[in-house]
Amino acid sequence: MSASSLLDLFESGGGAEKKGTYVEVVLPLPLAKLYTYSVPFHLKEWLQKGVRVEVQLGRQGRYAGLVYSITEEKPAYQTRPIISVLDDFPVVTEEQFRLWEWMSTYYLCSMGELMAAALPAGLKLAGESKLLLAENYEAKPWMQLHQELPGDEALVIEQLQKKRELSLSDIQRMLKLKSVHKLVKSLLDKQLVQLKEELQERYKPKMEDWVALAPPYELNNPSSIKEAFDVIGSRAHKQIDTLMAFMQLGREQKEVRKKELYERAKIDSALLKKLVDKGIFSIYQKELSRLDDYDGEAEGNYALSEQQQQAYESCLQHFADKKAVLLHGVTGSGKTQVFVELMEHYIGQGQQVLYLLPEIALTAQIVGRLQKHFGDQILVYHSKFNNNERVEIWRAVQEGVPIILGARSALLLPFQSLGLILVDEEHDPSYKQQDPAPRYNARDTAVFMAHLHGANILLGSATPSLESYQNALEEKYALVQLDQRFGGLALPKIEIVDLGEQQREKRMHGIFSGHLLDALKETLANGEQAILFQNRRGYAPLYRCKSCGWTTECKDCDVSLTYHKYSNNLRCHYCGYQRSLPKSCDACGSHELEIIGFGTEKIEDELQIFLPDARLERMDWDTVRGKNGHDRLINRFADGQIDVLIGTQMVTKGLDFDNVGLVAVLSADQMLQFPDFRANERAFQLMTQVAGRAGRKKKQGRVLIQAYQAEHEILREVLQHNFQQFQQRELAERRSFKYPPFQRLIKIQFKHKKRDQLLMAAEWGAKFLQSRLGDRVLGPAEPSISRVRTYYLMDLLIKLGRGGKSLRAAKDKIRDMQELLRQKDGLSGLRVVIDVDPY
DNA sequence: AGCACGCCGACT
DNA sequence: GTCGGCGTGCTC
Repeated sequence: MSASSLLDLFESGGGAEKKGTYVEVVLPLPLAKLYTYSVPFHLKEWLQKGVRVEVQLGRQGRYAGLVYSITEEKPAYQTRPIISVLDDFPVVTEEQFRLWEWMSTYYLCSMGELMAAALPAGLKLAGESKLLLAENYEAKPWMQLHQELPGDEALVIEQLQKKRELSLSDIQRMLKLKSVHKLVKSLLDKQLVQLKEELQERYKPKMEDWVALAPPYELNNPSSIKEAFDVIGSRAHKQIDTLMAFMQLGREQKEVRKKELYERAKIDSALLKKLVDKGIFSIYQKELSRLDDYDGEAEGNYALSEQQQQAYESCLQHFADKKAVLLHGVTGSGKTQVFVELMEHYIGQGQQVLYLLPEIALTAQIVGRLQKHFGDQILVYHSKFNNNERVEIWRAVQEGVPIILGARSALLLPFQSLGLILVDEEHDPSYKQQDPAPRYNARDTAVFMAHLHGANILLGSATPSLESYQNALEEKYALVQLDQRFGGLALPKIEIVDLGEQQREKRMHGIFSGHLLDALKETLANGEQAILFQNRRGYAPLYRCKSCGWTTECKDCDVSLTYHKYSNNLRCHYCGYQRSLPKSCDACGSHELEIIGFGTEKIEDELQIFLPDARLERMDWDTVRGKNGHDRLINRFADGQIDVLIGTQMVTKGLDFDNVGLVAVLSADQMLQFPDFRANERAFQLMTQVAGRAGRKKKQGRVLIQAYQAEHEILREVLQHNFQQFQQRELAERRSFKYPPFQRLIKIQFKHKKRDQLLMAAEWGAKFLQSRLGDRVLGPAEPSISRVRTYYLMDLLIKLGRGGKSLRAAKDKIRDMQELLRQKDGLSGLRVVIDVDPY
């Protein structure tokens, strides 16, 4: 008997179904469509939209799929039955489905990709989960098992006692069951077993010991207390003291931490154990959320400045009209305090608040500050949390936790009663997801989401994106401004250092101008700190032959390798390829190779020569790897353990230090030369943001920007803190060159390992679209980096007016093109990546 | 994501 | 001459 006929036997349990029930299921995979499964009669009553069902896909893949719709319509193809229903209640809300639908249409991605991005892995349970005995399970004899448990369950436990682990299919085979999920769920509920997936994540909720009076003793019952003292006896002074200390603590707070009792009564675990043994106390454990962990002093609400108060009130006014608000507040103007006030307002009305920040700005600093105000009303969500934590957060949001502070993906959580979304640093490019689909922009999606929930939305930034600013100019958004720094502090004083001039005057010391070195020395002499910004990591971006100009390139990508001194090798920043240094030039054999340019590593290295006593640290992707690397570095800087912090973009985001006297941009030219229509905007934002790190709280800070193009208009605008002029000039340029925010862009990237095939596909695709969309289709063009990770690349750019009609039409054509390319022979191995509103 | 089917190198 | 490398396509 063939394998397929075996499968058929297994599948068609119900015989000839006439009018069965079917479900369309979303699977967490990049599948273009929803898959339809049949529903066995006995599972019908458990079905509802949004619950997960266990289904088989392909030969043996098991997935938790999401029920998207329930229909009577029998599809044309043979269906498989769902195996079980996994939830009693929907895990995904109606609003989430609507959001996914919108995102999949707008960003041209599949529902499955959204599901994969949204659901924490713990809710996706795919593949072969292994079952283990629970950690605290104690082996029991066979007889006892069979008395305590139903036959099947006892059998499984018995096997587990022998074999340590069983896969779900092992169990299925062993018991000849169709579905093992019910059985597994029951065993999990009884806490006899655990799934191995969770074990691998190694997540253990933090537990903390608490102390309570053991029954029958009660704190508020004097006679029972007296009894307790009698039990202790009059000679055990230390124990009497302990009970008294406990009563004192019990009056101050609802519950008593073991740790606190130790401190208050000056006892240790031995003594407490005596009291537990006597039946006076009992110990219980409570899960300690990361966020409760914070034990700082409570901070009173400090009053808003007059300007902040006005901003707050005008936000509320605009919200009453259901308008989105763009809050443009200069660095240091105290936007966060306005946010805090607004958050209070909404949670006071029992609504949820979503506070979005770029991942990297989500530092202990800002989290801590918000915790001071909101305590455990706030939950943090970002990519560093593991599966189990994410499941916990998912559930907490479903149960209505008031505030979620999170990065991009927090948008995909199951909000129940969302009242307000805050998008902080709204200009930040990292709101746009780049690589795996869904390639969504969280800021823009948040605007739709607010609409969906009938919620309000506030976008905040010191350097608003031109998209948002244009929306404000068109009065789609209301604009609220904070143009003064909090506490009347002046904006930092910015100076441009003309590197050409410095060079002519022989005032350069390697990569540092004399100006900069003087300023650094002065700053350190004043006991202040400095931040140096260079948007390039590694030591030097080029390793070049002196005689013929040959450079080392990545074998898989079209880029030069960056020299890293620490590891003494060359690395590709696109694919991670590493190689040792070549001894000689591959092209001409010369042994004279030189390094060109500089990154953060070289700055650190060279600066130490000029400032031998200064404590320097570098902050970039190479130094903050690991879960807390970033926070650790920031804390050390905040503590004054570091004099000069040298970093990439990382140092521009969400940091707030008191003692930074000087900020310097080592080379502004690189930012200005970037081949991208957003280069100017990004340069302005980066420099303004990094300048904003200078001189907070105490006194005016100083900023030095080194550049060869010292006359560049962007530099002048940064220098003058002139956002208005920057924005006007740049918007005019965008308008005349037909770029966002006046036109929408869709980038279609073709990838193929073979260059000829790629060109063929790209040409074909371009023709196809040009014949339907005309001259709105540009290209195909080779991107500036034409090969990445062994794939050659070609880009097609579509520029569209802002009307919804042409957008939808274009997207339909793109989908058609994709479909046709898939079917075309001779083009196997082609990948097409569609990026709507690319960054 | 798995997983099976299908074409090119180092082996008995 | 084969075993197996992963590259490609499909899963309701």
